[in-house]
Amino acid sequence: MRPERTIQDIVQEGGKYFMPSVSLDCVIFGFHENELKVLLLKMKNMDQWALPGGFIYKDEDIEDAATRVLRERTGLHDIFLQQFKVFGLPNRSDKKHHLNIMKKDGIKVGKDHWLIQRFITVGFYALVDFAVVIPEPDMNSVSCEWHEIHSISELFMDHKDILDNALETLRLQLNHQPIGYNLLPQKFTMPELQKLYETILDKKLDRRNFQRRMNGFGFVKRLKETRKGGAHKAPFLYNFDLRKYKKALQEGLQGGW
Amino acid sequence: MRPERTIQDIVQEGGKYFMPSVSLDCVIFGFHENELKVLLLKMKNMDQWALPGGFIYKDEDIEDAATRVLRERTGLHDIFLQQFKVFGLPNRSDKKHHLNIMKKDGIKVGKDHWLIQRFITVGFYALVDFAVVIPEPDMNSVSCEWHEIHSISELFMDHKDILDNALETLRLQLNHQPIGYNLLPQKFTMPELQKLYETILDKKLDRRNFQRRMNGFGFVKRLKETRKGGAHKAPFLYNFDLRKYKKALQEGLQGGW
DNA sequence: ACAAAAGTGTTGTCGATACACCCATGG
DNA sequence: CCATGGGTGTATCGACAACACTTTTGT
Repeated sequence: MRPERTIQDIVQEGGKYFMPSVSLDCVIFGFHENELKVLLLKMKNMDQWALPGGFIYKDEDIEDAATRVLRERTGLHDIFLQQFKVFGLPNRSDKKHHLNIMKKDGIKVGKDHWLIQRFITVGFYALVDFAVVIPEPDMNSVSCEWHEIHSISELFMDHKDILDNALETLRLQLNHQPIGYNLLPQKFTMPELQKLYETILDKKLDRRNFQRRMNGFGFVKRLKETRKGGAHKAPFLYNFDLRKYKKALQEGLQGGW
Repeated sequence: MRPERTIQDIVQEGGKYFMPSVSLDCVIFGFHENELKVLLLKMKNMDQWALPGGFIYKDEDIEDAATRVLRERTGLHDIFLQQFKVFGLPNRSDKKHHLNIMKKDGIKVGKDHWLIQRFITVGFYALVDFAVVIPEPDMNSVSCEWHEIHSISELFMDHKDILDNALETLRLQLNHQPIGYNLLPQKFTMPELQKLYETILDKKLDRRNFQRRMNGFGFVKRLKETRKGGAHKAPFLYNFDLRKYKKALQEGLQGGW
């Protein structure tokens, strides 16, 4: 375990234990009420939202650092995450802005301070079960909330660009990564799975053909229970046969959508 | 243009103008005599081969830095390149080894020297037309040569891992990136294109079905010339209709292989 | 003339699409 | 009881795999 740090400690001493010039940002996807959502932080003293992110300890693997950030924001330990791109434009960070934040927090820093150097950031996307996440803001933010993916228009720095890239990656990897498994609860209904696919692909699919195809793959198992409570006919619940699912993904699910 | 540097200047002064802790490495693919090849550097004072790589100037975009490295090793200006992964294990660089190299070159450095800090590296892959490349070693190497992809067993540091990842990425992106266009000369034959696909996918394809499918896509155009010189029947030459090719790739070429 | 490589054609099968119909449930 | 959503069945079409045959060229 890494020690808890205060914001003052990080600003003043972070240069000693964090890697210089490298950060990471996480696009955390969740699925709830038939909508794809992303976990965002409302920043202190600002009217902007940002992706959860962090720095990397000098002796820490980058993936471990991402896992740590994920754990801190969601409370979850075992999370599916995947690095997808480095964002490294020289002017991507707004140095004036950083200085302002620190001023407001009453922290004075020199021009060669580690936090106002150029930073590149490694983008990760993570897939979580919405229901079990307990969102927790970090030191720089006042709240941590889910946002519907299509209602996000502007974010801190280049974070909107990072988000768009994550979504695009998700789309491309839909046939190669266990996306359904990680975004849905253990038990789910066919219409839910379909909605997930439709949201990610941003297109409508035929209900019956979708079901036939999914069943044809052989990695979903229908249970004897149904999802009660909703109006209309109660749909059956399914779960994934993880063995078969992963095996099928290795080859990539055949055919387009 | 960036200035030419001596190795001494880089070792002693590099910390001033390069980003700390971040490097890049390029997997440069070429296709020749029906074989997929990679451009490697034979390192000075060592029995190992390495991927071409470099550092990033403090005010330089990472993609530009990669382009610069590519230009220096191949002589080419317009190169297709794509970032594919960050390699960031804490122990990936061998500090002792770096110290040794510098010693052999008669350079003394302290323990806090910028070159023996932990480095993460951004992996790029590049696709070039084999015929027009003029391989050029860098300051740390004695030669720069093409190596057949399957005959490479061990490389410097984690470069073999980087190479394997690049190849895997190439495979996954075969239906989404203009891989044929960039690896083949302007004019090429169907059997050549097929061999390229077979090499990347590592499986045999049916000659006739391959041709029908390629023609069906509509982005290859058969010319009236044939490839003379070889034995047996002369195959027709083709070229890409870049407009249609890119359009088709946007959707992704349908169907698996 | 023969071997080897390239061009062209045909057929069967399987999977995706586009439908229509039946069942269950809440208002 | 009816609107709505969910489950199941079927016909059609197209794409791909598997195959055979013809054409060209060098030796």
